[in-house]
Amino acid sequence: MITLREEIKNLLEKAIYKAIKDKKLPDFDLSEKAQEDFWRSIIAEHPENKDLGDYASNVALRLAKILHKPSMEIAKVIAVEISRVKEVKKYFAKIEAAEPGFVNFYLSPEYLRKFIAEIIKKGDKFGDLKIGKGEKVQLEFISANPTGPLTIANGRGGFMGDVLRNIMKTAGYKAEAEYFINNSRHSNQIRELGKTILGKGEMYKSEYLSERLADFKIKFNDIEEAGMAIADEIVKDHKEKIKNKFKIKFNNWFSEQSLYDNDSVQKILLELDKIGFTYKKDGAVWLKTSERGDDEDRVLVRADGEPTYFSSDIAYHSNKFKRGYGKIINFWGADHHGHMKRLKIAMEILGYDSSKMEIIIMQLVRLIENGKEVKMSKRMGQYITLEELVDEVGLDVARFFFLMVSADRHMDFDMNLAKEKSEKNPVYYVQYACARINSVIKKIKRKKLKTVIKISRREANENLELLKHTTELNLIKKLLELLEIIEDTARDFQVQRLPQYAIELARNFHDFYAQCRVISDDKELSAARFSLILATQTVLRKVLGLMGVSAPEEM
RNA sequence: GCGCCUGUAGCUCAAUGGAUAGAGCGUGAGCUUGCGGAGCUUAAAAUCGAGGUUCAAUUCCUCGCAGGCGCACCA
Repeated sequence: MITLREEIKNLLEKAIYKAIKDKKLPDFDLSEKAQEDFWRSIIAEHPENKDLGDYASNVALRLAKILHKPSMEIAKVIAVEISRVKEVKKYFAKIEAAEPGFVNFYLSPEYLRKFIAEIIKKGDKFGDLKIGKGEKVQLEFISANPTGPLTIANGRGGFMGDVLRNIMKTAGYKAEAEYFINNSRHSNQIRELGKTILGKGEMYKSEYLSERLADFKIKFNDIEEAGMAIADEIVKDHKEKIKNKFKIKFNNWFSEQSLYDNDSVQKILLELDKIGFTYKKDGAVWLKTSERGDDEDRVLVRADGEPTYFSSDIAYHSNKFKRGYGKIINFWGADHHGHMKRLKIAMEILGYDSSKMEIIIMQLVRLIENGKEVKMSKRMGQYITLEELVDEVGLDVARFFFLMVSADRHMDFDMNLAKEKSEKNPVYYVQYACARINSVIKKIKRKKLKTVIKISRREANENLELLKHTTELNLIKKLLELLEIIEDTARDFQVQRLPQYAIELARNFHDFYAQCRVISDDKELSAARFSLILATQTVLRKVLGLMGVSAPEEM
């Protein structure tokens, strides 16, 4: 399924070359590369002002310099020329030039109406694209340290990762979610965890840890064994919450320790040594990352003989590359950003294409209540856990709120608004649209308005022509936009587009609902509007489904 | 000190280099003998500052100012 934006670009290209051939526009001479860049810079977007059309293209503005002609003149020629292309009538009622040189496209109502039947027919498959072409992509997220409860920062990455995986799948990628379990017995954190348990340290002392510990009858003598056993227990707890409480799906759980058990780490260290990128200093083994632009070299093996986290991360990521993913997407907290450069350098040293690796850095989250930051948890005496937050505001709200904000922005989670179970809360605003639609559908079915249902099922759907109210057409346009939302998000990973879109869609629906009655004496019109709300329901469910937010039938 | 991220309406956030910068909350004014008023309409209200690139800058570049994060033989 090709989006209309792409179609517009194709039509523009066709029209422009035709115009050049007919000498209505001067010819231009660009290298193949320059032409490619040129077409990439051409956009077909939705103008903010609806009077300016449904799509607008900047093509004439871009051509002005190349053709040495005023952009408005070019726009006029293109508008005339493109209107003559045969397929154009299928989509547009009008195409015209506008100052300072935009080409504006107005969708035809017929084209819009046809989509209603298509949406209903496709059902939850509507929105599925093929742009991924089945390419394998991997997303790794959360990967929390098994030393304490899952945090709200884990939640931000977890929900974003989960949703991006859904989107990549819908866009036609073969997307897998993986969780990296930080359970290496060689790590300091496992030792510190063991020490904490045995009362020989208190780095990870917490209410949470005491709770896990209560389940253990045996006494540990060995620090490492104690650390490993409790880490396992914590991982189990994380897994269970992730699956059942936060509804985040993973395809694989990858154990860090397994990289030691099968000698992957040792092999990587040997390989790096063989390439000549390591050296010994002060009893430690170093990787010459500074030769590839890092500020300094990094330690691979500590003086005590234990490999660092950097080593196992190199082993882990080269393992990912060997599995043949076209894209390797990682969600990391802002406190890890320093690690990004050296990991990419290490991958390059090993000969992998580090541009396939996308690391999304998430800035920190603060909880704000009554204008103040809430830091302390009532129960745990430490930071508020993700579980507490979800218990407090509900999963739908938690997911929606985390998704609303772009990853690279510091996020203030508004507890007051989140806890507001009313029209004030944007989540309920969207869900209310679902409930309203469901209520009307139920009413139509209960009243046995069989004629309405029957008419709405007609293949020809000539009754859809009755949909001509502005709010009806605007709603259809918004339904269509889902395809672009999915396409864009699969390309740039900006998942905040989804909640934004869901709000806009709900708004268009509520607007329609306030203006147009679905059930009326006019059976034909009722049937047409019935089709429209069925299509709206499909799209609402789809977008909420992608976000992992429920679409309630009643509230 | 160095590196990364961020400064948009009173608050929380949007805005693939485009035309009049959008939402929600809050504030003001309205709308219903009918499908769920948890709705709709409407008003006031914003790009941190100074330069630069561009036909066009919230967006790109430089320099300030402010906030967050990082700068381990921790993970």
